[in-house]
Amino acid sequence: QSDNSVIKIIFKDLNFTKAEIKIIESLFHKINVKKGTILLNAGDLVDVQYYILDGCLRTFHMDSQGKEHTIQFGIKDWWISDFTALLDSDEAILTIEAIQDSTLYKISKQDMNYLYSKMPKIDSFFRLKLERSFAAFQKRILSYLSQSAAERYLNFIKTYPNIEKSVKNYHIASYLGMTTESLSRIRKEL
Amino acid sequence: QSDNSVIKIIFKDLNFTKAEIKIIESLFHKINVKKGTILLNAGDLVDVQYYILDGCLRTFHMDSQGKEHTIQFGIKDWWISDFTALLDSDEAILTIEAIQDSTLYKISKQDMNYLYSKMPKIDSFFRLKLERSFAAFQKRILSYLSQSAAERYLNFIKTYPNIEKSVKNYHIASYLGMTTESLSRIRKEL
DNA sequence: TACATTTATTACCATACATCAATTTTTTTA
DNA sequence: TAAAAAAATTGATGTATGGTAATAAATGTA
Repeated sequence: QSDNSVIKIIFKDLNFTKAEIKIIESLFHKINVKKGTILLNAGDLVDVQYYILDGCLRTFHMDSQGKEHTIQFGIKDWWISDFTALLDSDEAILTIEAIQDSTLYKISKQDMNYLYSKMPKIDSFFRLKLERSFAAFQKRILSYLSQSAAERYLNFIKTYPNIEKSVKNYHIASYLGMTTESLSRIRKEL
Repeated sequence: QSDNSVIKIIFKDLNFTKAEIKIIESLFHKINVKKGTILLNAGDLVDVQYYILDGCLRTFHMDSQGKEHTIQFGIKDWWISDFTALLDSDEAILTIEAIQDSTLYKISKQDMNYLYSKMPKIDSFFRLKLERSFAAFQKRILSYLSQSAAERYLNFIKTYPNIEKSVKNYHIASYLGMTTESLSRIRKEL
């Protein structure tokens, strides 16, 4: 009914006291964004991260030649930000773009740190999430090191069937490290 | 004097009670390994992680064509394991190899979980470490997506000058996703 | 629905890097 | 220190994927 339920979605499997729920509720802010919205521009200072309640977003880096490289997609139940810049309270090198209408919960770094300090179970919750990310990153790196463009694509659609449906082919190509033309040729073969 | 000092090295900036130190000491086991030692073979069940007190190691994956892909190097003050397999208590797909004589502290997954449950500050400590890993992985992925082989090499020797000194060129090549011949040609140009 | 814009496809040619094979250099070991 | 083994280099050639440009298809919008 209230945002109470949202907290149970975000922090699945954690149990909070009523007082804790009240604190958490006060620190997360719900926002709706339209497809195409840029939530963060490269060069901006990064102070927040987003929990994705629904929708689809991506982060990408634009290199010196103007080419976009998709670093991360985010769908329901994922978190998104320029985490590297956030960690160092630095300027973003990534752009965050909504590629579908999305509903997000936003929390500032400062508020997040407050939660960590008050509720060790949240610390533990994110440690586990980060361990999963670590594993996913490692698999992705191995994919770049050992697979052909076609193999990477097949691996992607197998691993992230839900993402494939929501994003453009050129987003996928820029995530997999190939041109949109190459991806098109690969798809033709299948 | 005692291992007490080692715990202060491993968990820098954390303060422990005497009782806590005693517990931690009892769960970490010091081992010395010679250059060339394989600490873990692909296919083995993974149950431990290692803190590197001194030396140099790497993890690599051997693909179906027999090619090695270096996933991680580890030097002083890093942790090493097949973390993906460790997380899922699964068979390793990585091999851990000492590329220099090394001194390690070994801890089992079970004991690590015990520490997490008893000492939330250790949870927090690893969350922060994982956040750093997250940032490093992201940079590495961006490097594969946007840089040429020569750029990746220059970036590597700038970022990890200490590692470059301890490892073979073909280790670096397999980390950067190029052949040892290509790396040799790149080095010739400089 | 029709028009405009964005996205995807296709063909042709270019290139960065891989592969193969021989040789040299460095490191290890007896 | 000499022999053996491992690692690095070099040259010739191959190939997967990139770049360019034109067209087609899909999507958004008036």
